[in-house]
Amino acid sequence: MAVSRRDHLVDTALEMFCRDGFHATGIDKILAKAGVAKMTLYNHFRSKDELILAVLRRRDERFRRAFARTVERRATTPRERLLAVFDGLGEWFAQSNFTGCTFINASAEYAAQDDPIHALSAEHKRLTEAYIRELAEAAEAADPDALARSLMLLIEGATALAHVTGTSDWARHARAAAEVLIADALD
Amino acid sequence: MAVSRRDHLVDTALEMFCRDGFHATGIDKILAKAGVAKMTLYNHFRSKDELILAVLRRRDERFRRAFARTVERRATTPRERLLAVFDGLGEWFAQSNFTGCTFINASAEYAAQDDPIHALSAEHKRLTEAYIRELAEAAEAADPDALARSLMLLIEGATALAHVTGTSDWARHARAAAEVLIADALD
DNA sequence: GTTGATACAGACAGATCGGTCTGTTTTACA
DNA sequence: TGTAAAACAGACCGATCTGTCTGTATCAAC
Repeated sequence: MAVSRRDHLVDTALEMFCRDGFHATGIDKILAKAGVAKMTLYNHFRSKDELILAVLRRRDERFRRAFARTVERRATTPRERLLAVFDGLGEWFAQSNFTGCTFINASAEYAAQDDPIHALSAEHKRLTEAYIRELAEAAEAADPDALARSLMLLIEGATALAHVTGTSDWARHARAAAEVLIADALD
Repeated sequence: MAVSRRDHLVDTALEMFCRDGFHATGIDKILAKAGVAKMTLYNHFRSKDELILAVLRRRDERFRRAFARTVERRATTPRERLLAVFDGLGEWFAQSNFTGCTFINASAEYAAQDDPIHALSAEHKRLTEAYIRELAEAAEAADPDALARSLMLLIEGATALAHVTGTSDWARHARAAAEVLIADALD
């Protein structure tokens, strides 16, 4: 068994939840696609919500790792890396299976702030912001917190607009705005 | 009858869809809350999706009208109006029933670009951007299209982050970034 | 007062939902 | 090779889903 049944289930669910949404994706469909028995799912997870949480945790780990890798491969100087963030976004948006930010989507379906799914989505944003802040600190911004917040606004705005309007151009627009904000914060 | 059954139905559905999401809100619950018979709904709308489209059209009209009113009441000079956008966002985010942008949420649940619900959401963003562009033109920006796109990124980013993270502070952060971008675009 | 449109209540259909349970087969390991 | 855990298939549960249909009540216009 190359990959455990649990991992296989999470991967299958991840793909389907991202493509079709959480409520619209039934347990039975996931099981059929994964080729897994129902009791196997409920042996590993107490409920559908627990499966969703496992999916989001995996998505968070993979996304942030891939994000950091892309940024660090594309550029070396701290300032270039802050801009490389937006080149990475452009590639992401252009992928045929791009369906926006999974965590923004999850918060849309689980709107209550105290819902564990919503709370996990908020945590993902905090961690993403923390990474941007590291880049801002490395670039020796006068106020790295403020710069990180500004860039987060551009990142999330570009992601939301790319999904809703269906064009990846928002990554370039965000990059242009980021240049102005970075220049203001560093010079 | 103060308000037509159809309007009453749309208003009730609007509230419930925004609070609980589209898939999670069943037809029967809407009917029970509105006190309307099932056949009355299906007399006015061919399907749930048609009701959702009617809800989104109403939301779009009301939102953009209220948005413009708020901006134009808060400030008079074109430049001040561009900034007043973010003060208006702050008030919106702080409302107890704030659940993010209904159109971003709708696109999350109806992810296919050619879905009429998704297409209507995209249209809402185009119309919002057009309004911001009018403000940018009035402020005599050198490139009003570019300024409008930059401010749209901040607006949508702030809205998404305010909903996911549950804090209205993002309106202030976006305003601060907007000041830099506006200064760069006008001076 | 009759007529026609509209809305009412609520049964009904067929599908699907999340979740439980049983009994069998496969798998991994000692 | 024997054993115990894990995964299998699939029936089953009650609830809910969207959408249809019937028959009655309300109401305004003529």
